[in-house]
Amino acid sequence: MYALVDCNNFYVSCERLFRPDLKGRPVVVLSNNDGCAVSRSQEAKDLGVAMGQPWFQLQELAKRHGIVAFSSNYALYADLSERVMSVLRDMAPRIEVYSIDESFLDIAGITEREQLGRQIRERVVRWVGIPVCVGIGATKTRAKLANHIAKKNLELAGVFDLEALPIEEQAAWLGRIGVGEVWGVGRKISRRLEALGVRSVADLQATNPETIRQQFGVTLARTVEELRGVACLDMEEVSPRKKQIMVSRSFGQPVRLLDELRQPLVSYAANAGVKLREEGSVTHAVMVFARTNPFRDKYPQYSASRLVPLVVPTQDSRAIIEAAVAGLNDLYRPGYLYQKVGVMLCDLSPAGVDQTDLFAKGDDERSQRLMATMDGLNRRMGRGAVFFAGQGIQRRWMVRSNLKSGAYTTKWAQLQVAHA
DNA sequence: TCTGGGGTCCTAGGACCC
DNA sequence: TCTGGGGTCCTAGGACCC
Repeated sequence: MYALVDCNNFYVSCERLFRPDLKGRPVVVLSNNDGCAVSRSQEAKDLGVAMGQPWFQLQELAKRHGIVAFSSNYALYADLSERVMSVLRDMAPRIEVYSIDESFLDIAGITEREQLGRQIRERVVRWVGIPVCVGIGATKTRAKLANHIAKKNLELAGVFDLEALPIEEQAAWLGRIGVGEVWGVGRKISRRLEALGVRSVADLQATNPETIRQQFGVTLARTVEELRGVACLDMEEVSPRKKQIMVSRSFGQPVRLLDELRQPLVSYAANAGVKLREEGSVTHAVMVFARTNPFRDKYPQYSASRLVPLVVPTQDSRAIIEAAVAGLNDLYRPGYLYQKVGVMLCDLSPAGVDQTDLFAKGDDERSQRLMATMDGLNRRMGRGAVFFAGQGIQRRWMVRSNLKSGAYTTKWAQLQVAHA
């Protein structure tokens, strides 16, 4: 038996925690570059603000209704997420942190399930200040659905146990929910299903998994099994080792010259190195890509990538930067307005157990000490305390982030002040 | 003017081998 | 007219998730 605990409008809830005056008002949090709305308060949803809608399209609506927008403040959200999860950790024997704002709890053997759900809600809102909903089901997929129902039906007060109901009542709920709400059914698949007359969750549950497997593949067949109460997905308490690491950003303004592309690329490559060392992995290959803005289709378009294999697997940022720059030099073509570059570390393996070639040595001790020192300084003194010269000092390509709130919980200087 | 940034898994099809 | 068959490995691309 699983409980899925999901924070309500998580990023917006984080912002409101420090701006209680925004309660009851339409609020959105924007993606990088203040591009799209990625989190919306209920009031903003009610005004018709869609998930992922470009902010520039919302200007009019925002002015008319006084929508308040924030740039993303990931340091704040990550910190509050950690606090929510640590409360949850004390309330169930096993927990899988599934994303920044949701966790699965294994609640096998607990009889007072709904009561536990209510306790979770109360404790998280009291101790951290973030509202959550709890969905309970026999499988992860059913718990997800139960959570969806808890969110959409205010009379349930945020907790819904699908398994506590008799079959006919379950069927009534599932018959009213569109098939696209099922975890693992996206836009494309739901359109294909609807064309076959499978419209509601109940419809999908009633289909033969074998037929689904033939027409849609094993993934959706598993989803149907899960809907029927046959658990195919287990708890993953320890997150599996990453298979790839990507760092990329869109620019605040388009960039034309190779030199200007190189600076952000070096930054991303260095950040990828930090993530790689946090994972305790080494990389065998570096992929670089660059592209123009596909939305500006009146300008010439270009998109290219290069995979640069490394003779010696490494976790040294300098080697990653070198490979990335070599790839960029190779793929760069003049005459385009570039909007984005990125670095991907592919083909990762655990550090220290590598089969290297007889004559090639892995990172030597000096390299490891240098990287550890850099990471340590940046951890203690703040990101960017030390960096590579190639990252540049005047960063014209920096992303836009004009509406960002303070680092209320992670920087002494920006602590919230309470007035007596 | 202005359209996010990560990830995972699965499948199809080509290259290559015997 | 007729042009093997089966296996593996790799890559690209699609679909999904948050």
